[in-house]
Amino acid sequence: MRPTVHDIAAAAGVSLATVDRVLNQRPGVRHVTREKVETAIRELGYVRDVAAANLAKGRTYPLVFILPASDNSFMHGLNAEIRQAIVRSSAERTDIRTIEVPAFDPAALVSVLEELSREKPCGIALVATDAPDVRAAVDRLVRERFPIVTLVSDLTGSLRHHYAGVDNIAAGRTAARLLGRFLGPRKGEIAVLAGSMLVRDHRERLEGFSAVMAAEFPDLAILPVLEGRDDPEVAHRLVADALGNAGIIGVYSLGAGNRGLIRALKEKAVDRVLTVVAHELTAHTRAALIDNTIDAILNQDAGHEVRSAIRVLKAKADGLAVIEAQERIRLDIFLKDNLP
Amino acid sequence: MRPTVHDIAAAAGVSLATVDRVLNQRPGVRHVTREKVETAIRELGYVRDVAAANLAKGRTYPLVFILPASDNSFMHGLNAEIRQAIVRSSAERTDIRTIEVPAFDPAALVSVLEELSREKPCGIALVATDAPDVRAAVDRLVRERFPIVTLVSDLTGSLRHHYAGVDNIAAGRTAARLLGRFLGPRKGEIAVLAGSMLVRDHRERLEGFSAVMAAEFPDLAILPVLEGRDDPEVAHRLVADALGNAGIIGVYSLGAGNRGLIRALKEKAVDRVLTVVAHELTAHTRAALIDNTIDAILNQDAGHEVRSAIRVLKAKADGLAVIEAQERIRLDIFLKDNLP
DNA sequence: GATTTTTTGATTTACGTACATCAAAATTGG
DNA sequence: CCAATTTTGATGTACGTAAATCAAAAAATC
Repeated sequence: MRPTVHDIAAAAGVSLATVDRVLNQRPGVRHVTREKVETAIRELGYVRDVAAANLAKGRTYPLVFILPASDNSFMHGLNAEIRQAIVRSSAERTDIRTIEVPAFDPAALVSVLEELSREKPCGIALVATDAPDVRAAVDRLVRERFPIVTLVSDLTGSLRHHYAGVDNIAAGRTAARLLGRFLGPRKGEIAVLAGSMLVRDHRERLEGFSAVMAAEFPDLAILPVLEGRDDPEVAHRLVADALGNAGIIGVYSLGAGNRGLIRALKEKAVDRVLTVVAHELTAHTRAALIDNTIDAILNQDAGHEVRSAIRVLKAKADGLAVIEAQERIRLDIFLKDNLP
Repeated sequence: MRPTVHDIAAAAGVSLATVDRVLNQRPGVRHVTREKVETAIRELGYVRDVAAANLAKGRTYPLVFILPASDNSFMHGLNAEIRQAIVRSSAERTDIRTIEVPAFDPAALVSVLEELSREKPCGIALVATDAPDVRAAVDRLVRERFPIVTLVSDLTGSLRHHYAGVDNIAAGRTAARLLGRFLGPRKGEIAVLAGSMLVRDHRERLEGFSAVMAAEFPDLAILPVLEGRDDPEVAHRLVADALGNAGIIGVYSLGAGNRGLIRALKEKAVDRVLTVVAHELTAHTRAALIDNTIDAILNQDAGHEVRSAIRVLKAKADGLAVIEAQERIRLDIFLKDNLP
């Protein structure tokens, strides 16, 4: 049986009340006494029974998710997963609220973060916009002891406790190798469709993609990036235009708006063999993978990201360790054969 | 606030004791009264606070993992993950025991299962050997209300509650497509190295692999399967021999013993360009992926499988729902760019 | 050494559930 | 209608922790 507070009290030769004072850092304990208790805790290997403690405290975990107001399938999926988590709230003792902020607007994000500092949630998950102000605001909150995890898009160099998202440089590199290997010895040009080069994850995917292409597939030339702003209509126009170039033999779509991409491919590339790698598994990309319009899909599982963020925030709020391997968000590679 | 037993008692117009009798299916409640209580439970949406209940009961979850005594890196990894889970036992209220049985020995497995029926663990996870006797034994335990999940290797057609492992047919299909696409228009022969065709997962991988190869890559011919018995030495000899055949341009290793495969490749294929897809990420296959001896690794994450099995068994023991998407074990595809 | 202040102990209630006991009420059988 | 039986209620204790109160003891101050 694991030791309880009673065991510590006995071992340290103090009363329950004193143990409680130490455990919950309440004042009125002499230094020597505190040390006696801490020694007993260490020696008996006591760990607080979180379930019992939460029951006694009537504790809930008020969590805030800050999301950009972007209208694309990935963000819709993310929202849906958060709603699922809200459904599970009562069983998990969480109390989840989402805040929408304008996309790509560091100032708006910063002001929300500053408000939260007053509201005192016990954890914050945010889809970070990469800007110095945001980094500063996050660091400030971390110093005020708020658990913070970045979601989907990281804030490198900040003090955030954890990042629940994929390694986008690795994703770009993987896309490059898939395209390069699928194309084999062929020479030609590769079109890259992104949402916006202002978004960190897209920049990183491109960075990884370009690096591997340059180093390992010199016969493939990357064309200037098409910025489709994650909008299917824009993406459609850009890709349709680009496909006028007969030298294009491959496409890497690293952002959203794949509906437009797929439409353009079906209209313009019926007679050509294009190799296409795209991001994010949606109903559209799935269908395109199955009908061979797309050759591979790279995906991050929004459900895993949300559940992981919640687990990590709760653990940090309780000062507990997380299982690192469990919280690593994997880059899923889907071919038509291993679709879920 | 979520409703408590008190709320139900009040709503149903009965006493706490009666609610308790209903909730814990104790005798001595008239049919009409039981229905009143059940209605109140439904209407208030009451769900038992599992944490509080476990605290009151002093409940632990005695779980048994039945593993084959196979000496390969995957099974070692699986064992290590179970040991990790045992370390977390006290926090998770689990009490995990592993039983080793001789590999590929249905009778031994059956006799262990029969013993367990007397021991009354609250859940059983087993790496199934695919045999009618095993299926019958599992079905019997399920009928006796033991939660049972298969791990790594499934027992299709049985009544097991859940399978914590990858879809091996999909894995084989995926391997075929990767090999086929990587090889492009080349014609040639593919060597397949398996552990044993007596193991269901290996059979299924081969089945998926052959299907896709036949249907979509007619220029690639699959050579007769080499059975390396998951032994590096045997694998080494078989592959070294096979590589005498100059027509081989690709290798699919669907079992263990990859250390021998890699050694053979490095000795015999220095002058040739072979495309190789292997299963299971280990220190050896990882190194081989990085130095380009292997082109892609398919993997199942043993840690996820173990944690998932535990979550599912606990949920079944409590009669709770599981989050399906969370418990789906994914086939990881690793290229050298997305290694963890 | 007396007084004030700080530290510690003892005790109680609570969280939501499980489980046991005993008495009271309702139902059933004859 | 009475007795036997079944059903229900009332109540208490327990699980491991949190949090509060008040008294007692110890330490610090003058």
